[in-house]
Amino acid sequence: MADKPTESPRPTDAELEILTVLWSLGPATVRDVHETLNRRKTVQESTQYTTVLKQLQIMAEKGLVRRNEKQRAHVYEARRSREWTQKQLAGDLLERAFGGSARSLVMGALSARKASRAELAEIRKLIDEFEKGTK
Amino acid sequence: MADKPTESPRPTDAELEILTVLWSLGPATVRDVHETLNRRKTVQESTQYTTVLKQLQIMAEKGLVRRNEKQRAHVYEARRSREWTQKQLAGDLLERAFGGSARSLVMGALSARKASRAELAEIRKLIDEFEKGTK
DNA sequence: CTTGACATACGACGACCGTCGTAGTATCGT
DNA sequence: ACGATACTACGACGGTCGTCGTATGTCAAG
Repeated sequence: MADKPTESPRPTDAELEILTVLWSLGPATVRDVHETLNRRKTVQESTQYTTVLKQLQIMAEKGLVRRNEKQRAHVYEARRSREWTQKQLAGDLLERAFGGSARSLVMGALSARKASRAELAEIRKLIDEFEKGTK
Repeated sequence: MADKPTESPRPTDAELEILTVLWSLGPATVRDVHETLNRRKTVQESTQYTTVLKQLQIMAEKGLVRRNEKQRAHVYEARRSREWTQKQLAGDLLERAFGGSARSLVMGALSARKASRAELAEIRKLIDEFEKGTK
């Protein structure tokens, strides 16, 4: 009873990559994840089946994914939604690298990747939404 | 001649913490960094002098900091500016966790930390600036 | 009943991370 | 001149990360 079941550690790089696959596939077997993962990569950086398996086993221990063993091929599912995790990661980076300044983070994001005009418009809309919430 | 001197690897958590100190202090000795670092921490998580020293030595090897050995107490300085590094980190997270969608990252940042009304206004201003650049 | 295809489990390994202790060396104050 | 003080260098250690090979189990087709 050390850690609450509500906590999830920050996923590592490789773990995040797997989570991304799970978010887009929904509940999936190791095989599914492995194939999808390697389809997104060059031959050089492709990973072995057992590597993905081990990774998912560890992620289950950490509570990053849930495992359903009803089938012979176990079915894995991300425990936290993409949005929830994104919020964690953004908040984490915000504190660690931007001194909590949301303005700086937005600045960094925009300068890192020239957003299109349409995207800027969407973001502005987003801010309007938030301002309502802060009223 | 393997890696260009212009490249800097993504700093680890501890390294980023040290960089934060260097950015606020400017060029500084190990002692300066160590003291500033521990003043920001509880007693529990305070670090030893030699830990900071070793850390800085490694960071120098990696090219994250520059070292001036003219004085007996070497003077360290961040090789990349705070803004440059923030841009890298934001861009990195943007790709790894947000599929390159700046909109999603802004969403994450804002929902992670309720920004004040004033902050929202500043961010909106920032977006206006950027829109000009995209014209 | 055997064999091949397909699963999971798990140990091991090299790399890195953060941490510290210890040794060695220069400098200063008295 | 010499002991205390202030530095740097460096090896080592326990932990995590990502990777894989191998052992083992299950099941269906022939």
